[in-house]
Parts: sequence; C-alpha cells; structure tokens
Amino acid sequence: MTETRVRIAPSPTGPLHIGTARTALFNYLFARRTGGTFILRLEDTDVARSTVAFEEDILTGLHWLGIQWDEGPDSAGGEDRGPYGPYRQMQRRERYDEAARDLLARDLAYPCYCTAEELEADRKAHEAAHEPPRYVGRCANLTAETRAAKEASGLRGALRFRVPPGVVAFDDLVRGHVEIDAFNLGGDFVIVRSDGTPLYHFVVVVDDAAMDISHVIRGEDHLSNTPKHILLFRALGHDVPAFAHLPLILNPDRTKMSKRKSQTAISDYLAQGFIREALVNYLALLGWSTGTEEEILSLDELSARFDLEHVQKGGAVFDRERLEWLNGQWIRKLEPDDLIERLEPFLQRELDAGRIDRLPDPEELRGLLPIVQERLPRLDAVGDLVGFLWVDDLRPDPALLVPKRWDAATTRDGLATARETIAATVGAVTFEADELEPPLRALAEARGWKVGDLFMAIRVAVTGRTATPPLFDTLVALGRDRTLARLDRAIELLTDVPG
RNA sequence: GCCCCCAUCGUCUAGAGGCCCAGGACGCCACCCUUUCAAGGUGGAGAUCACCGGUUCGAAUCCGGUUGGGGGCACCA
Repeated sequence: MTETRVRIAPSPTGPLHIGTARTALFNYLFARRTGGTFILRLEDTDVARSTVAFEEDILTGLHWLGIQWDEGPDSAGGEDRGPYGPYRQMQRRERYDEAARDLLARDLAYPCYCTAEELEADRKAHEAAHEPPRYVGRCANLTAETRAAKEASGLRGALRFRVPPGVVAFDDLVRGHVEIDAFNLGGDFVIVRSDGTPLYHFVVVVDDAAMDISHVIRGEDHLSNTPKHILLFRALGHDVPAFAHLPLILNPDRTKMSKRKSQTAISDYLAQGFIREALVNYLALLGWSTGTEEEILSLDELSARFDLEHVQKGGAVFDRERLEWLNGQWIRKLEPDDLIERLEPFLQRELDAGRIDRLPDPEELRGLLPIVQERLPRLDAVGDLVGFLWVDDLRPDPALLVPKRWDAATTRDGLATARETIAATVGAVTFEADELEPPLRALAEARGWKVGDLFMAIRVAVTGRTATPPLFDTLVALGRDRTLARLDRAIELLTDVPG
C-alpha cells in the first residue's frame, strides 16, 4: 500500500486566507488520520505579486492554528525540511524547464508566437459569436522552418500544451464520477510564459508528480481545472493522484468567500481574540461533520476522526455568530495560566490605546478569572469587560448613574448611604464579597429601595458601566479604597444634576 | 455564452429506501436562575427535505427532467 502524501500549496500573494487555512486543515487531518505525510509547498511563481511578508503571514498563521507540516519550509525565508525539496517553486525552475523540454521534444507541447493583440482579437471574436473562449490553434502546426524564422527574428514563444481530444473522467472522492470533454477546456493552454516562467497548472502537476502526492484535496474552484491536470500527469508519464474537491466557503450571499464581502484574513481573526482551538474546530465543521451530534472537537480529536466520506458537497456560508459561540466554548475550557497568557497582548493593546492606565500582573488577572472567563466571547472583549479596574480617572456618565426608577436625589442618597455602609461595616483587611452583600441588601430594604436599583447605582458609580461581572466580586477586585473613592466621585458628579 | 458542480429549518448540519409528517447546533423568542451582563437549565417558533415526474408496497434518501445557486473557462494562483 502506497503512503498517503497530501499537500497544501499556498501562494504568497496575500495574507493567509480562511479558505486556504481550511484546505490546509483538511489535508492535515487527512494525513494524520491515515498516517500519511502532510507537505507545505509555496507557489511563488507569480513573482510580481508574491512577497516575503505574505509568506511570513501564511506560515505563522498555519503554525498558530497548530497545523504542522512534515515537509516544507518551516518559516519565511527559512530552511526547507524533507526529502522532496526544495519546496519553493521558484527554486524548482530546472524541474519545470526539464519537463517543458520533455513535452516539447515529444511534441506534446509547442511554442506559440501569438501576440497579446491576436489573442485579444480571438477572444473578442468568440465573444461576438457567443462562443466560449478558446485558443484557435494558430501556432499548433507551424513548420520547423517557420519556428526557426520566428526565433531568428528574436521572437520567443510561450509553450502550449496540446490538449488531446476525448473525454477526461475521474472519480472524485467527494463528488463521485466526473466527466469533462477535453474539447471544453478552451483549447491548447499555455504552460510556460514567453519569458520562460512556468504557469500554475503546469507547476502544480510537475510538483505533485515529483513529490509523489497521492491525494489532491483542494477547493471546488479547481474542479473544472482537474482535466487539465490529469492530461498533464499523463503526458508526464506519471500516475494520476486521487482528487477530493472540497465545498467552497461562502459569503452570506452564497458567492465564493471574498475579502470584499467577508473577513478572510486569519490574522484578523487572531487580532479580534478568536482562539486557535475555536477556529480549527469551526473550520473543520465547515463542510465536514462527524456524522454524529458531537461538535466541540480539538485538533487531536479531529485528527482521529476525520474522513472524506462525511465531506459535504454543497458550499457552506461562513457563520461568524457560530464561530463566536464556539470561541466562547473554547475560552471557557482554557487553563487559567493559558488564558492569562493569551489575554496579555489584548491588555497591552488596551494600554497602548489609552483605554486603561496600567497593566494588571498575572496574579491579579488570575484572581479575576472566575468572573471573567465565562463572560468572554472573544479575548479582545477583556477591556470592555473589566478595563474599568485599571483606569485612574473614572468618570461615569451621570445619565447612566441614575437608575430608571430613581431620580438624581435618590441616587445621591443611595450612593451616600451605601458608601457609609461599606465604610462602616467592612474592614479593609476582610474586604470580601460575602461581607459586602448582606448590609447593602439590608440598607435597600430599610429604605424601601429595590435592591436592583441600589446595586445598579453602585455598579455604574464604580465601573461606569451597566453591564459588569457580579457587583460584589467587582468591588472586591477594585478594593476598599478605590470603591469608596469612586462612590465619592459619583456623588460629586451627581450634585450638578438637577432633581 | 459554454462546461462542470451543487440543492434538508435564516445559518452549519444528521440522514446512505421503512427507525423521519425529518434529529442536533448557532441565531431568535419565552421561562427558570438572578444585583446587571454572561454562563447554565427548560421550553418554543423555524424545513410541505427547491419543483415536477418516475422506480418501489414504501423516497429526504434511487433515476430523469425543470428551476435556482455556485464555480471554472488568462502568457493569475
């Protein structure tokens, strides 16, 4: 039995795309499940658009997700690892050149001297005739003399692959039997540019052949290109790998997910406080299911269960709400130290943005976890949730300060008596939630106030917000002195408000 | 335009002839819990399984067609 070898071949012409990440994940999972090898290969033949920065983004993004490859470049500009290297296409030029020479020598490909203008005219003619665009074959049968003359005059031809007539059929692992008439491929297609650089359809095949790829798992957008690839594999005298075309990830309007209509960069999700566990879990479930009702699955669990049989055929709309829900699920599962560590960059960002005045130390953060962890849909929500703990000068909005059923005078009264109650009944050393609550409840009862109103006034006074973690835990987190100071400040603010 | 693929609640999906007048999850709505917000719990609304015709004793599941949607048709990847 031959070894399973799969690959992801991202092109560093943009940041790591959610679709690329999903394809990478499925390939990774398939490799893990089958005990095979997962390869990363950089498709950097589009020199004009490829950059190291994008390469960096893609590699670190995949690393961040926990998707490790067995062969390929470890880091941007880094060393390759694996016996089939190099894994950057720009370093594999000789192989493409050799394959091209081979096809040319066997007349499976031929030089084409058509100008851009000629091709454009052909295209327009087809359009006018309501026919699909196709290469007319002007250079398909040039005599050796004609070619020599063209070359002598300084012309350098592009290399076109001779598309043989006939139906190309294959059994897609997710879609089943697919047949496409080679006639509909648009005629002989260019595999090497006139400047000598190879084109995508050619390099993928040369590389997949050279790297002994056994299964090509990729997006459905390549389904129509598959016959070209199969033809090329055959021409190169190589076994054709198995194909599995994954359903596309869609925008809400059901078109192929795009930057224009959706957030597609993995780094943006990272920046918004999505955690890798949730993203991996979510992506795995976009187009695949366990076949059961389980849905919270770690990368390892997914690796143990993934199969191509349960891959969906229809496209899947990216549902951010569901991702957020999963994110919350996974955040709640994190170990304290882990969560603290992951929260740090987001707190730093709050500080940098001037939304807080100091950074809590890990121990302070740890004490907060019980009231914070289950309230965090994303890591970047930490500032909104408890940022008030680290601001020096809190100025609550007077309008928020006064509960709906109260007026300013009542609120002043409520806050003042609450302040006295807290100051009088609770000592500085034993400032605990359990001790704070009873006397304040008693106060509300004695004055005929709804506890909710009193508590809300206090809440806004000390946090500036109407939605916070439980009040008494919050007061404890704040500490006695700051609690009293903030109550004083709020009372002060209220003196200017009429009523 | 041509070729290919697809089609179950708004969304992600279970379902591989009878277990389904279709199950779960997200979202939504109630209620419970409750000092707010979450989380959690309970319940609810939500799909004539796109449509039509076949096959079959029986179809969401098989076949054909229709409609709709998507993707591909570059000297981009």
